[in-house]
Amino acid sequence: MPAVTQSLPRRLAEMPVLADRLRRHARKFTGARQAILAVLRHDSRPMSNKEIFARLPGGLCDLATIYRSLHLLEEVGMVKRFDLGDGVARFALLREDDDGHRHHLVCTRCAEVVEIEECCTPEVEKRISERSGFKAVTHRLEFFGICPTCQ
Amino acid sequence: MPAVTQSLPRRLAEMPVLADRLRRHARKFTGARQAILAVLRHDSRPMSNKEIFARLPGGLCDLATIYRSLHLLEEVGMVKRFDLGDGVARFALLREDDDGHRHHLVCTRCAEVVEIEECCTPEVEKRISERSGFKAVTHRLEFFGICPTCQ
DNA sequence: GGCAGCGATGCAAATCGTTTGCATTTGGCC
DNA sequence: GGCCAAATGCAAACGATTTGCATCGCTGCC
Repeated sequence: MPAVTQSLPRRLAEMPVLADRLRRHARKFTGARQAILAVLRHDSRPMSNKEIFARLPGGLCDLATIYRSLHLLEEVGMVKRFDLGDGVARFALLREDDDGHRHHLVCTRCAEVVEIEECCTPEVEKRISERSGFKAVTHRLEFFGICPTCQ
Repeated sequence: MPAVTQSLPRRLAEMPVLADRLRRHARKFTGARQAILAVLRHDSRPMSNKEIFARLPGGLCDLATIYRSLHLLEEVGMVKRFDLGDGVARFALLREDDDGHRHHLVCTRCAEVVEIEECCTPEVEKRISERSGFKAVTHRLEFFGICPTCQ
């Protein structure tokens, strides 16, 4: 792995931390994964495999590698998968202490994604669990609407 | 259209109503659609195209026809599409006065689906709309867990 | 009741996101 | 420096869904 020098932009400064998180799981910090993680930390908006692929320096790696890497990163808890209802998986970087539970507001015209701070359902989960007998109840909640630009 | 006789099971008695709803939209009440609607009214659990196909009397119609029919039925508001997060669309019949807004509890092991009566978000939608500037805000909320049988 | 016309259907091929088999390369550790 | 599991590229496979096209069958109309 190339040493991360002082001269790199600040946003790359945390790369060694990410490398460690990978190595802790006996996984390699390869060029492809470096690049993918760099793209993901560039902005926190959930991104699809193709979007990530498109932002990678030309042909740095195969699309299949991105799919495989994101699976792995999801497994070790470094990214979270979001399903915004259009049949495409999206991923966002997860801080180490982050359970990734959050919701989004998606524009049904332009697909802009805004993160929402509210989550009204923790106690509802408990009630549902009690009434239904289901265990380990979680939920997925996403909002849809038309953003100011598209109105 | 073959006349619906008295001797048919009670659950078919409403078929003429469904036929009317279709015709009101200048759509035909074909054999395939009759069969699909019959399957859907048999139980209210959201069903995938393939599940519906499998329940149809052998080879009554093509799978493509089911896809096309469900699109149509969705358009005219006779069925509602559900996305339970496994990449397969499911559909359930909608009563005429029903906006179809409901949520489900899905077993992540066996895919059993239970309908949930709660919806905690109407006022949250309003708040989100006000803060974000988005219009026509709706939401999708599904719960996941492990059902008693699978535990 | 019969007919024209548009909507519906069957079939096969195309699409799209995603996964996988396999041969080859490479990062990490001694 | 060298080993070995892990990672990658490439192409083919996959599953859900869609579509082009020729044919068929409801429906409204006479």
